[in-house]
Amino acid sequence: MKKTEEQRDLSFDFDFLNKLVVGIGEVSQITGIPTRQIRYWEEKGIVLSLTGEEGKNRRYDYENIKKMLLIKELMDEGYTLDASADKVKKRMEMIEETLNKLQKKKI
Amino acid sequence: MKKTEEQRDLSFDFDFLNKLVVGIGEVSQITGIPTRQIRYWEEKGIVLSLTGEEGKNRRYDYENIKKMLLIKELMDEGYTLDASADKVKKRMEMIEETLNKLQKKKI
DNA sequence: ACATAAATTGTAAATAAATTACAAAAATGA
DNA sequence: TCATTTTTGTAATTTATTTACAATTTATGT
Repeated sequence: MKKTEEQRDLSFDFDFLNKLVVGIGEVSQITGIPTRQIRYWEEKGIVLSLTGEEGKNRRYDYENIKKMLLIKELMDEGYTLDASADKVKKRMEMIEETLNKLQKKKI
Repeated sequence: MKKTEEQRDLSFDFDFLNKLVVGIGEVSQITGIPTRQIRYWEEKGIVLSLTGEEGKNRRYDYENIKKMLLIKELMDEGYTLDASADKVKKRMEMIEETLNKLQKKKI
């Protein structure tokens, strides 16, 4: 019985990540990237936000927050923004794959 | 080699959840609970927010967002707020335990 | 070196969202 | 019913975000 409850609680966490949305201020707090820079990355098409109408506040999902964290890591190592973005795109695909596999197995 | 990268990416997600902070508007969007109600639950001491100084915006961590989701589920089933909060407190402890075990094993 | 273009950061004015505090409404129990 | 507690509404103020334009820094070619 313990087992099934644990399973439920873990798959719940994937549901959680899927529903997750975070404002730009919190993303900045989480990642350490200034809001100005986040907007610039978005302007350049490197990250995407879920903005309803024009003028409304930006919302970022899990995938894009992860992307920013990874890009920041690479830039801290000395890569340019564009180079980092390219590298991250590839890593993201692998992570996505792994996550899907896990989600399917529900563990 | 693929294995170690997957491991890194998954442990990264635990790091992510640990760093996660979300504003009240986004929590409302994620959970479907009105902001007014979230503030009231906090006033009653059922959930906690990480607020720096007085007057600044509330921030909620992963644990408290999970708590709200669980409470809402129970209330939708007909339990009162207090009864739901009690039940959830117990379930939370188990989830926490499970999460810690997983985090330790890095899988 | 120099000029030009491109990339990045700063900031003011306007808009959106959150806070607090007080009050109104609903529920609970004697 | 009446009194008490719980829950929701909302106005005024404060905080945070958006956009747009400008300033600065960095790259590129001559």
